[in-house]
This record gives sequence, C-alpha cells and structure tokens, in this order.
Amino acid sequence: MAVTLADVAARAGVSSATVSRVLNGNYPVSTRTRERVLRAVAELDYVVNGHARALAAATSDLVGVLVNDVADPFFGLLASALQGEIGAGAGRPDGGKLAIVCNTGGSPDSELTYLTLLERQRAAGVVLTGGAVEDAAHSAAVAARLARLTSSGTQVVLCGRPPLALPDGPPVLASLVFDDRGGARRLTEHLLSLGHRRIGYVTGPPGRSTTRHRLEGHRAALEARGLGPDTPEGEAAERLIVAGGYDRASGYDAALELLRRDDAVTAVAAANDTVALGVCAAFRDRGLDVPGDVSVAGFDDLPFGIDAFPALTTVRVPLQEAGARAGRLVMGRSDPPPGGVATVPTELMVRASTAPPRDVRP
Amino acid sequence: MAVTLADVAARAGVSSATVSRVLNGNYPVSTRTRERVLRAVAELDYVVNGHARALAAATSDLVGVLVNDVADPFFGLLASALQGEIGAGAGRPDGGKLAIVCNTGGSPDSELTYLTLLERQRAAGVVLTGGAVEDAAHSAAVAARLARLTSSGTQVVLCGRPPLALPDGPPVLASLVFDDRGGARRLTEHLLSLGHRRIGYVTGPPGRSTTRHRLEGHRAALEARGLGPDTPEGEAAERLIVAGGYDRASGYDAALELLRRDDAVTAVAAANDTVALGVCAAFRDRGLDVPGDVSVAGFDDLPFGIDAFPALTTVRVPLQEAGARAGRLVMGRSDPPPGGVATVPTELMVRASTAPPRDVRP
DNA sequence: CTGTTAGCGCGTTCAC
DNA sequence: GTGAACGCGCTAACAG
Repeated sequence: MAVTLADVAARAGVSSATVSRVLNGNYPVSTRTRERVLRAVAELDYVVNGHARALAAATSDLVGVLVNDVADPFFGLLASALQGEIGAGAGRPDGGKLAIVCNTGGSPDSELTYLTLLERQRAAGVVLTGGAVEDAAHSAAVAARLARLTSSGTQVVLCGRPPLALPDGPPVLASLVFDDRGGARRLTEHLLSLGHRRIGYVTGPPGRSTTRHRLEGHRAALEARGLGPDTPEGEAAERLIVAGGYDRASGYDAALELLRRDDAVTAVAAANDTVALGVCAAFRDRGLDVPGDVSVAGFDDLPFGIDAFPALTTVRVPLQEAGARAGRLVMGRSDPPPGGVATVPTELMVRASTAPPRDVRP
Repeated sequence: MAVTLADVAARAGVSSATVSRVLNGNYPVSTRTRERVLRAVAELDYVVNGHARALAAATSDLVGVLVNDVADPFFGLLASALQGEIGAGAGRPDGGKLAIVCNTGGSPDSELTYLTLLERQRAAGVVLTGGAVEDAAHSAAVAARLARLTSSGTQVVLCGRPPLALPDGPPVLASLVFDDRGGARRLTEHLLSLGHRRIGYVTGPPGRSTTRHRLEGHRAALEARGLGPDTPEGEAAERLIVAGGYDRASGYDAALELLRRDDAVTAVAAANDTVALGVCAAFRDRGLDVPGDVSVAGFDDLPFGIDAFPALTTVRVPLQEAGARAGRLVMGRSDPPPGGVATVPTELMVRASTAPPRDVRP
C-alpha cells in the first residue's frame, strides 16, 4: 500500500491536517513543525493521492486538450506550446497541471466521449482545438456537454474553431479563431496577381469549419476579381474545386482529378501543406514541373514546407502562439479577449512553389 | 453541484449500492431495477466522478505517456498509435483509458516531475518513449520512481529506450527496443558500398541512448570495412563526427562545421530526418548539390522525408507499430515478450539523397 | 498556530 | 436480488 497523509502525520508527530497545510501552504504553520513534516515526507517518499485531493477539494489538476490528430504536426505544435504553458516545466514549482491530449481522429462520437471522460475527471480545463464538425445535432451535443463543464467550474477554451453559444450556465472562456478565410483569400489573390486564371482548389474534409472558411476565402478572392460564380470564368473555377481530406494521399488523388477536369490548370491551392505535397507529387509523377507548369500552394506553414520540393508557398498560422495563449487562458494567467473572441491573424508566405503561368512569363 | 450516485438512487427509488452495481455490471441485478436505474441515469445526465471511483476502487483509467517532444512527428506518430489502442475509440464501449501525453522536452527533471504527477494520479499505466538520458544518477532516480509505480500496480512499458532494472518490486512489464544500432550500421554500410570514404556524421543530442546507439552503428560499419579508429581513414572519420541535436538548425550548423573540417566530405549521415534536412539546406546554401556533390541520409523515415528535396534516404523505424504494441501491452491486451524485452527491427530506405561520389561515377 | 471532526462520491463487504 | 454501513485519502470547517 502506498504511504498516506496519516502515515506522514504519525511519523512527524502531528495531525494529518497539519501535514495537509504544509503541503498546500495555504495556512500558517510554524517553521519548526513544517520542517518536521517535510522531513517525514521525504523519509517516507510520500506522494499525495491526486484523486483523494480532487475529491475533497473538488478541484483537479487535469486539463483536457482535444485534437483531431496527434500525428499531424499542426496539432503537435499547438499541443506542445499549450502544454509548455500549463505543464510541469522548469520554474513551475507547483508542478503545474497535467495535459490530457485526447485524439478524436476527427470523429464526432469520439469528441463527445472524451468530453464525458473529462467531465468524469472533473477536469480543471478543456481546450478544443482544430476545426469543428459542422453539424447542427453534433454542435448542440457539444454545446450541451460544454455547458455542463462550465457550470461545474471547468474552464473551456476553443482554439482554431468558431465560437459556440452555450445553452446555459457560464459561457466558454475564450475562442481563438484563426483567420483562415482571410489567409485563403490572400493566397488566391497572390495566385491571381501572378496571372493565374485556371486555379484549382483542393478542399479539406467535408463538414469541417476550417474546410469551409478556407474555401470561402478562395471564392472571395475570385469574386473580388470579377470571377464570381455568375461569370464564365467563375463557373469554370467552381468546377476546379475538388473535395479532399487533410492527408497527402487525398492531395495526390485530387491533383489527378483536377488534371482530368482541366489539363490546362496552372495553379492549385490546397487545404493544407500536407495535401499540397501530395498535389506536387502527383504533378511530378505526371511529368509536370512545379512551379514551371503548375503552381501549388499549401496552408498552415508547417516546418516541413520549407524543405519540400519546391519550397512551399503557404499561409502561416501561428500555431505555437495560439497554443500558448490558449494554455495561458485556460490557466487563468491571461485575460480573455473582449467578447470572449479573438482573431488570430494569418500571413501569406511566398516561396518557390508558385510562379507566373507560362503564358505570361517573359 | 454535479449529480451524484445518491441522486440517481433517489430518483430510481433504489439504494446507491444498486446503482453502482448496474453501472459496473459486476453483480446480478434484476432486469426491472436495472432499467429503472438506467432511465434515472439518462434523465439526470449522470456522469460518474472518476476521482471518487479511483479513490474507492483504487484503480484509475489514466495512462501516462512520456514523450520528449510532442511537436516532433516521431513522437506524434508513436503517441497517436498508442492512443488508438488504449483510448476511447470507436468500438471501445467501456470508454477505454485516457492517455496523458506528457511533454518532457527531454529534460530529466521534467521526466521525474511527470512520473511523480502520474504516481499522484495513481495511473493505471505509464509508457516512457524515446531515447533515455544516460546519466547514472538520473537513471537511478527514474528506476526508483518506476519501482514505486510498479509496486503499486501501475503497468510500466518502455518504448524506444533500453531496458531498465528496477531496484525492487515487480519489474517493468516490457521494453520495446528499436534496433537503432543495426539501422545506423546498415545506413553507413550503404554509403560505404556506394564508394564513399569521407563520411561525416551528425549526432543527436549528447547523453541520450538513441544518440549513442546510432553512432555506435555508424562506427561499427566503418570498422567492419577496415576503417577502425586505429587506421588513418578511421581517424579521419572520427574527426568528421559532429555533435548536434534533433532539430533542423543543428543539422544546418553541423553541415557548415563539417565543411570547415573537410571540404571534400562526400556523404553525411544524420541523427534523424529533421537534422538531415538541415544538412541539405546548408549544403544547398553553399552551392553544393545533393546528392551530386554530397550524399545525405537521415533516420526514422518520417513522412515528410519523401517530399523533401531530394527525397531522403533514411532508416525506417516502425513507430506506429511500436506505439500500438506498447499500447496493447500497457492495457494487458498483449503478452509481454519473453524476458520482457523485444527488439523492433529497422529498415534501410534508399531514396534520392544518396548516390555514388563524383570520383567513382561513370 | 494546531488538533478534531465532517464529509467529498463511490465501491464493497456484510447482512437481509 | 437488494440495502445499510464502512472506508478509500484528503481538505475544510470548527474549535481551542
């Protein structure tokens, strides 16, 4: 059996309450007894029982972080930064909180299951990251779960997904919204200003907020150039929107499909960097040069994009900054933005994978 | 306040003991009362208190996973697979266990802190992944912590680090050891058989087991070719071993250092893929062609290596498989290997970044 | 400043 | 089959 508070108390010749006090440092304790207690703790190698503490104090040091895919550096970067803020790191004597990284795999059911599990653990905080599944029933279910969490004192933060109104109880602490729409728009504007007119677009997985926002940005750029869906060119552009996912393979397949729909396509914007690399690979396999024959652009600016061939033009999403901020918010070490919603800016990163189309080249 | 067992019992008109029984399904309960209870649970949206349960039953559904860097796909892949095995996924009606991914950042202190935190949570299992810090004092401290964990019933699995003897109590359940040495050896043999003689090596961070094993493999290959440290060529090869880290920047710097030591170096093996990309970038910036002027190879075979320029020759480490196996082991859904130690094979992946040196080319 | 006393919510004997 | 009662280990009142 593990050693308990009572064991320490017995050894130190004090009451268990006193031991609890020196351990938590909330009450005045004489230096002499404190030392005696600390010595007993050390001698017995005592470690508090987190469950007993959580039960008695009704607080826990667990923070849940829901991600769609831990293996995706997008979430790895986010989670890493977040964890650095809340975790037991250097210079955090209290030991910090424990991050529970939950991998939903993008599955709505899994998401709900994890929220229940976190409720069961009476988590101190919950951070939902990445795009949300856009389904009314599911959103309502998530909102209901979150409402129960917030009303039992759990701090909820959204990072990379739209704000969510809760049916009742305290609202979500903060929503950090990435400017996906703006970034996508600037990216397509970049392609347009290079002279491209036949621009393909590979979307993310269906029914996700990020997928929709990025696509909306793409369309907004087109429309602003007078290539709205009511124009012939706009109509053609619509036909060059191919459904994809967030993995390399779907980018590869989508590129082939694009070629099938229009083998004179001169540029492709992809839902994210991984997809973009799949697109590049497909073009390469078809004997097309990037960006000589076709320009390709990604989204997110993950580290590998710079070493890819060619170095990927993309949109930077400040994942580390956002993750760290989410961590600070959930820990209460940072004030929530006014209105509870903050927009995280994105930035166009022009590199080697985009260039003017052949016909407008000198 | 959250709804408790007693609330459910009151509503169903039974005792709380009965509710507990239907929820855990360990005792016979009449169908009629079971239904009444379940209805009450649903109506009240009851969620068990994990802490109270853990306290009373002395078991928890938390599994700690220690990683050196969540943002590194190496660990992302490992953790993802592991989590898929233990987590609350589809077809796991019991809800599975919750994975607590702890980011140590490779810091020994952080590692110990997390082990304490996990002990405090009375974790059902703990998986230590990635290379171990090779320091006698630290190893002893880790062993002591693990001994206490195992003796209080926590299942401990090592994944990607050497086996560890515990001072007392039940031993570590299993150690999954990656064949880093063998892989590194085959990689350098590959470079040698291409005709390279001036081979640089960029190590991982100092004092880590993976760093040492991979370097040993490199040296073993050299020695097997008669280029042992006692020969002139071997001595030269020793001087081409540059200390690095696991990040891209250290690869970049190391490549420049290599050039400084011997600007006629024709091949470089790096501690991992990320470092290798940094090496490639440095060479490119110096106007050197890879693999025309210099061959470069990585280690791990992370997904981005295939899209890098040029596609990276590397050694595949089956991270998903190993992670999944570690997950099954810690859950007790797989038998530990005989002796508690299993070697996970690695495989040479020859791609475009390595080629014969100029002087032996046709 | 310190000891005593109640629970926190649940699992689990032991009776019935 | 079911209920009453106890205890898991700790914190938070309440006294002193």
